Amino acid sequence: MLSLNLRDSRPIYEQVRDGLRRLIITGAIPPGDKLPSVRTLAGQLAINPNTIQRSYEALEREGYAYSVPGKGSFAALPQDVTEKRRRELFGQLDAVVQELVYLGMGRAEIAKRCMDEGKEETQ
Amino acid sequence: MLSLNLRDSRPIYEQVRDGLRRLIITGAIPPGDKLPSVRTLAGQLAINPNTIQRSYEALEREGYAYSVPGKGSFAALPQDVTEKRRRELFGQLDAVVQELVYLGMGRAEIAKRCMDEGKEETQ
DNA sequence: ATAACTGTACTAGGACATATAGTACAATTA
DNA sequence: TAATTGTACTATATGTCCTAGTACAGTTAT
Repeated sequence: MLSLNLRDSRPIYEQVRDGLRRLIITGAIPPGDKLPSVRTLAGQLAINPNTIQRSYEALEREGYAYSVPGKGSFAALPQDVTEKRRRELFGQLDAVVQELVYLGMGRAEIAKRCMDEGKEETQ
Repeated sequence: MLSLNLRDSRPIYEQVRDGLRRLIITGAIPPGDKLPSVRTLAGQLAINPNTIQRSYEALEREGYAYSVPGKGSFAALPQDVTEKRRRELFGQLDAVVQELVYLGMGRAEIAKRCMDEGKEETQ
């Protein structure tokens, strides 16, 4: 499921956060489902529980998860995702498109890729 | 031109790197033009020259700039940008689109935004 | 030729983020 | 009751980031 690169420059808690977010948006973890407990996931990844907790706090700030003391942490509904997160995504999209255009890719090609994504994974 | 947030969590050398890359892809710094010298830019931004050098090294690894000892650093041609950088952009594009779709945005809307970008900047 | 610039490469040190280890407590579940 | 859950601390080690200073070779301007 989750893969870690301990020699990667990115902090572990960010890798875990992004990995869990990806599991959610791909449907691997449906909304409402329980996420692994802090200690369980820490054991599986062989890292400290505090690091996992930090990842969960970050996911909660984005609106992708919510935690209940004594019960566990769960995947939230797409509607609960923060507006701040959406603005971040739009900003990232614009920046990436602008750079791809500078590199010579046509806007039509980029738009086509946005439509066809999921059909063909290659290239 | 370049703006820095010293209280931002992102390292200064990354902010400078991204800022210069943006100046290049927006055409503010045309290909072949000279970038500010390490010491000059460091003086303008009131930071250490070593930090600027680190930003230039990063830009050079991406293919956005090249440096000549004694002469200076210059903006490269779009053709010289690394294939690695292009793959990074495609990966970022796919991830952003996938997340936006999960949040309920239609692929057609996303594609339209890719096409119209630059016309309307608002929202 | 001299002086001033350029990129580049070091050393050293401080400040800060990251990750670990350990402990503890209240709420929930078996 | 016992085990699990999220959460909150303290303390420590490590690495990154940034600064400061110095130095050297190549280029440019005077």
